[in-house]
Amino acid sequence: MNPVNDKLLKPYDPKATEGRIYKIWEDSGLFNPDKLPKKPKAKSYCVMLPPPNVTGSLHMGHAMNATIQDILIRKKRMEGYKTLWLPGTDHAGIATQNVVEKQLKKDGLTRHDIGKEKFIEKIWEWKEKYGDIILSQLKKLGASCDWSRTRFTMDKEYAKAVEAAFLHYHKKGLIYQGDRVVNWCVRCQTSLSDLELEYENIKGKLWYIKYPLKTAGYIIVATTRPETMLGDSAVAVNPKDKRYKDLIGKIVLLPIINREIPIIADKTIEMEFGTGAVKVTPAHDIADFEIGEKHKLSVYKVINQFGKMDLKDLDTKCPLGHLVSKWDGLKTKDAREKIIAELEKQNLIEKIDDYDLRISKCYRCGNIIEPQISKQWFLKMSGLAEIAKKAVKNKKIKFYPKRWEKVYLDWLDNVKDWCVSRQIWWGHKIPLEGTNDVLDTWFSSALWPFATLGWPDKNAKDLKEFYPTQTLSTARDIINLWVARMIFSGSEFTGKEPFSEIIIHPTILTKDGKRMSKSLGTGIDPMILIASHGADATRFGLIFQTMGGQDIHFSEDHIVAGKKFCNKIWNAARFVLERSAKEDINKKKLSKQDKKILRELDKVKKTINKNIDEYKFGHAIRALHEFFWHEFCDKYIEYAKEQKNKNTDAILSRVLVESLKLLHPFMPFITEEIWSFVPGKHKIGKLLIIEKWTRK
RNA sequence: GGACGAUUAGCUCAGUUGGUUAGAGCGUCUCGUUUACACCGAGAAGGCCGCAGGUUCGAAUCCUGCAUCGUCCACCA
Repeated sequence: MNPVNDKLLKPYDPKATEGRIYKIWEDSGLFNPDKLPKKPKAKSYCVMLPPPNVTGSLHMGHAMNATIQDILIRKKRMEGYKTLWLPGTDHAGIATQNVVEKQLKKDGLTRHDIGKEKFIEKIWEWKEKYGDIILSQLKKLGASCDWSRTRFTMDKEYAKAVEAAFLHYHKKGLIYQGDRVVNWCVRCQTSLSDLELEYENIKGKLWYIKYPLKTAGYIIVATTRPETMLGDSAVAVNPKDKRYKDLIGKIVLLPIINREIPIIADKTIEMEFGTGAVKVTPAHDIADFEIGEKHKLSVYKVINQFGKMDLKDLDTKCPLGHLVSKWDGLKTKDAREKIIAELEKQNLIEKIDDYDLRISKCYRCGNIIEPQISKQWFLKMSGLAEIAKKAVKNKKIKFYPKRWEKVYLDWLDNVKDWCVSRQIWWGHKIPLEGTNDVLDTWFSSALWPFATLGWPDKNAKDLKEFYPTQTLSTARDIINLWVARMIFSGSEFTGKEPFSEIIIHPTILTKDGKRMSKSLGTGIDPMILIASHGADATRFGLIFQTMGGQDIHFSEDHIVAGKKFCNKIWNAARFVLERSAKEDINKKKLSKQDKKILRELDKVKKTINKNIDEYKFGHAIRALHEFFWHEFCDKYIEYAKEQKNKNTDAILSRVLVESLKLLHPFMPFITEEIWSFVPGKHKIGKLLIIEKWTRK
């Protein structure tokens, strides 16, 4: 028995290996580009980790995304690039605030009870305690990030960048304040952008209500929200609608309170919906607000920021307003009942239909959105959107797979001004006098690729060295929320696109195609997979399924296959190292089988390089698996058992060494561990992590 | 209402510009404990490649239509 072999116990045990190896890497400092072996002409290669929320824990999507980035970084590091994979976390405004609010609630407190200052203090405490959990999970996965450069979107330096960015826009005249109807969460007490909404289909009703004309007769409008009718400013019809042609310009008396409102024509009205006549409530509906602006309608706010009826002013504003003052302060749901009852009493309900409608909900707390008119800060988007579109149209930035370009461009084609203010407490304060608002979390995330490298200091060392970055890998649901905004921000502030290639990785679903969700109990915790099969096996299984398609119906079977593969690699290594060759391959004495395995090795090298370059990770790992298991183990090693000569041993060593290098980006722990047993003559340094990668 | 994607073995999926008997992993079955590995080896079964047309000497692959499932977008109130 070879003494080396005594240490390579069977089977492979990831638990005894991974923690130890990770520590060796960290101690070596090689995750830090400044500590890599100096190479005079080394190019830089930089990947920015999409900063996970401090509230988060690692889910399957993170695990896959991190593995993809780690593969890229590890390969480039071995190729001699000066590689930086910069990690960090996002302060995640609303999400984090909500988590800490929930914690307070356990003690029977709200954030208002303890006040703003104290509350923010609490959040910082929470962040210090739990905020880095997700980063430590990434370490378990093997992520080779430069932890010495870890950033947080609210650390001091980052705050400077955010302020500089906002003031830049402001100075340029792109920031303005306006009263607009925004998506308002009555629980979080803040505005939300369209991208921060979730939708739910519910069974509702469609009420057909008679609005009496001032002269005689009536017009019937259909609505799903009768409680907003007290705020109506008009009834709108399509100008092409023959049914109502003669009524345009006439006055109707708003039921119950008798406010006089006009019938107007607007081409956005669908003739097919309901009766073709629609009530217009500018204060509580985004579309109605726009119609209201166009037609210069009055705005009557009848629901307050807490989602309760606000009817105090109505008695001064309309003839019978005093009749509804008794409903002031009611929840909208209760007000609806009162209003319907009153309308029925007055015989103004034509009919009630069942109706499937879609309601908007807050993406963080799930409460129903109550559109509200309020004063907000906006960033003008038209010019910035053009910049973002150009970057992709001019091929400065490419999407993989390409089809996501359309999603991106379509959104930018129709983008509205960005409401950047939020009324929560946790976030970057808007750097202007007289505002207590904070910025949308995504305003700061948009600066990630350069704010983390030292911007706004244009001479910052890291910024000069690593910006623009190369590859961004992320999930498809933040293409608009985040990616688009990074692109125009990067171009606006640095004059350069922040990255050149974007990988949109597949979404991981359950085996039967359902969304993985913690609350539904359909999620799988990657940490559990790592604990039971090992990080390498988990990475293998994930990447094995990453074929570039749209969704992955996740199957743990592939992780199990990864575990078996680890064992295969381990045992093949035991066999080869036992016969470890002392001499080089004699090329003149190659048998048919020798030639074949060397040919296959060259072939698989080319395939792996090509596949990784094209971001076809699943194809790469499948090719490696096929080569190592079937070509090398099943055929060549079996053949070698019969051929006890030095040349065969030399070839065994050569193929093992090359395979370990090729496998390393995908399965870093086991390959590094085996590497420590490989005789020195095959090595440049000690660690596989910086061993020379060969393309041919 | 638009857009995009998917549909291939029991399950999860490959199949590059159309070219012999359509592949992998897992599962199933048979045989095998020869000192790398039973987390293994040898072998086998199992597919009208969603449906219907079309182009072609030839189609899982290209075209048209349909069906089913999924995702995203949209101010049908």
